Amino acid sequence: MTARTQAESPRGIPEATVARLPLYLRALTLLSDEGTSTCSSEALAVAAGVNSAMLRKDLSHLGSYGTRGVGYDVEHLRYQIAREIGLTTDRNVVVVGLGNLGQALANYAGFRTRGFRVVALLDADERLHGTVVGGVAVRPVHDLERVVADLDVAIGVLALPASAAQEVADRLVAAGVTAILNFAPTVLSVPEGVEVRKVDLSTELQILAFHEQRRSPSYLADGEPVATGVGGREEVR
Amino acid sequence: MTARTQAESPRGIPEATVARLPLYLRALTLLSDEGTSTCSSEALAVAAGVNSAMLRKDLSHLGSYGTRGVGYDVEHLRYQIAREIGLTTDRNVVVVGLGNLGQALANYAGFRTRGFRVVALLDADERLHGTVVGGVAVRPVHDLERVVADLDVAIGVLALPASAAQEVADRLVAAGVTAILNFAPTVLSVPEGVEVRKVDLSTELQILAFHEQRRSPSYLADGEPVATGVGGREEVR
DNA sequence: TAGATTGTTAATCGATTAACAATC
DNA sequence: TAGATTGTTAATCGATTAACAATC
Repeated sequence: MTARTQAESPRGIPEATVARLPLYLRALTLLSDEGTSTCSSEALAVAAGVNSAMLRKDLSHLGSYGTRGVGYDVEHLRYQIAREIGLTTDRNVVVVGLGNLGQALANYAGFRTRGFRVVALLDADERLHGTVVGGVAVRPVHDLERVVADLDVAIGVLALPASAAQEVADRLVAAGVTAILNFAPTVLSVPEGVEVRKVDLSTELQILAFHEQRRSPSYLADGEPVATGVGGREEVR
Repeated sequence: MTARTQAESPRGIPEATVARLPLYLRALTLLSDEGTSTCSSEALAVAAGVNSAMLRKDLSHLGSYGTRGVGYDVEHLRYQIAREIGLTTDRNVVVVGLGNLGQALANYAGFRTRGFRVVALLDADERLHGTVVGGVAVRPVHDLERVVADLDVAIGVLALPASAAQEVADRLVAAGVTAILNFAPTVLSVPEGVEVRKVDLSTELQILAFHEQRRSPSYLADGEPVATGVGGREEVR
């Protein structure tokens, strides 16, 4: 019986490390494009915008892919990280909700080049049905279960009003999807084992507002200016 | 001389707490709309999707706004959090880059209802100049400095290709902007005192891919399927 | 007063960083 | 061999959680 302190399963990679692997991948791609074949942890750390000690620590969770005194082979490390993330196989994505944001996502070229295929678009508004966005026809949300099964969808992207998000998430989960990217400004509850990432645009602006406030001149001069309508309701559309 | 352990200035609120304040604000708005006038930390925590101990700890950084044995007054707490974040005053936002994502952001209703006014849109493509998106006319990026000064812009949103992001960020900073929301998939370097938040769509999908991979059947069966073109270059457009 | 719930303390946990022995 | 740089250990730091005294 070995005591295991960390939340590390056999293949346990800390969550914070996982979140940085894509940054390293991008930095390596950049270096590769520049024709760099070898790089030190220091150089890669700068390119990724992190501390080199952290980078080495992160990479140590994947294995020993560097050479002491030399550094890392750019192509090799890039492949190893891509494999670790699971990008050596393409993944199929369904986007639900084709308002402004959903359309932008459906058109986003960055997904394709990274191994994500938007294979289906769903929207509740029947006026959109049949229209083509980014080369894919919009279908009724009613088709969700069929689409997930037939097109082998691995990831669901929710770009719809907060009021509809939970129901669609439930259906995605029931259909077997275990990864959801949620742009709707609402808390989703999903069963254990389903991974949800949240992108919340107003939250980001609010965090910026907080910091911005702390350095504007008027902040020092106290003041609790009155205002209402703050924190209003919202949709992602 | 008092030793100060935490990275807490007089008004020091931990970064993790700041990032959750917008969630609490939203949850309170929801409760308020339902007609709830008082709530416990437990109820609010559930609505915000966090642990109630963490919620109370977070709120304790702002002050003592609850009543033991009773809970929190929804409206009062909502106001206090809004004030803390700095939402009692509207903030002006410029969006740079009006590709699909930029247009979606310019149209995003959630900003308005939260005290953010998109007052200017800039794009390098002159075919877009003069077109109106979300009620605001697109202007040349050349106007950046004038726009920031004349329209009192507090926050810059970058929705442009990675290759252009650093240059525009530099100009925003030089013009006095201290808060940037960056959708371009690149590391921005900015001087001390400037706050950058990053939203990276492919990174989010990659993190999901990692987790999704760990529970798909084929993962157990080893396998290092070969593939290339992974981690490619990208634009936000 | 008895029950409820906050605000805070202390314990735990995880993530970051510095430092350095291992080794190319 | 001397210089460079990794991978790892140990120290630090910050964030989360449990527990409970304070108090409505």
